[in-house]
Amino acid sequence: MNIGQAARHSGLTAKMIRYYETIGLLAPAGRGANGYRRYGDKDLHQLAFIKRARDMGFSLDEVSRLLALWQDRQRASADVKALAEAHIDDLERKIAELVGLRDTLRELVGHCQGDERPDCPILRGLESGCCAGDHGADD
Amino acid sequence: MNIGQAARHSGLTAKMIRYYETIGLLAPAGRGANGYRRYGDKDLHQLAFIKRARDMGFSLDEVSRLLALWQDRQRASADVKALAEAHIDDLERKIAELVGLRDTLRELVGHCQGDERPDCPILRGLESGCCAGDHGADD
DNA sequence: CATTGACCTTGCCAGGGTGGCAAGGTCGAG
DNA sequence: CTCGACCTTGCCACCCTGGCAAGGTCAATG
Repeated sequence: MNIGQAARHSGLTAKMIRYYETIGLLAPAGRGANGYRRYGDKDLHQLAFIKRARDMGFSLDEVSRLLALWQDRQRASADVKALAEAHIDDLERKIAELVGLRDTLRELVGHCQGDERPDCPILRGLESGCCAGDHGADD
Repeated sequence: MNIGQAARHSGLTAKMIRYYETIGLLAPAGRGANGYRRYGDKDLHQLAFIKRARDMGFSLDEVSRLLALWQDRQRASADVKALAEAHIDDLERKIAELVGLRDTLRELVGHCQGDERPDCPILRGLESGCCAGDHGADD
């Protein structure tokens, strides 16, 4: 199976697969006589794993560690759990940050008439920082 | 006032200010006889505006439009409001996506013993996609 | 057999937004 | 004069993906 088929089966793109290979996330694929990369069932399985891990929001670095654990038959599930929990914490932080931003912005928007006149509390808020208090949203 | 002072006053870095100038977000600053950029009160005001808009999560492109509206005395507040509301929608989408990821992950983590044994529902979930259903979290 | 079109290969450039580092000019104080 | 702090420009890095180019390969047509 060539890279195009592997891509369609896994949901990744050929570009991503090649990239993952160059950065060492994937072991170099076997090559046919023509130089094309060849993928077998085991490879497809791994690509699908990566795709799902990416869809769950894990960074490539985290995916790399997940892959290592996945392939380690001696792994402790606690290690996987720790990785996942750390990621959940990341997500929580980001969510809290975005919610803070949204609420601040909603507050400003709620005070704005939204008509054809130039007066606008949103701009005033950005100007003076009066309404946009500290919600710790400094990335 | 040189760029360093302007940076400290606005909360931006000198690097950012120069970058904003190169991409046209800021008009080229005036220069002293030595070639150093010079910033006045009006410039500081603008830099602070940008800083706050960035802190609110607006992209540089959105900041650019906000700046234009800010400086347009004929603006309609409706335009500002529309921009802000679009940004709120963006935030809502991102929040929903992250919450979906978090919940899926929490579900998996909740089933994982987290001990020294290798058996791990998290990895099984990533392997087969059994627990990570469609929560529309495909960016 | 020749051509076509789909596929593969590698490599480079782009983005957004910031940090880092280099090599040089300039200022003010010791 | 010298030293350190500051300024200047320019390039490279990150993360991850897309796009485009120039070329090789394959299978199926005419």
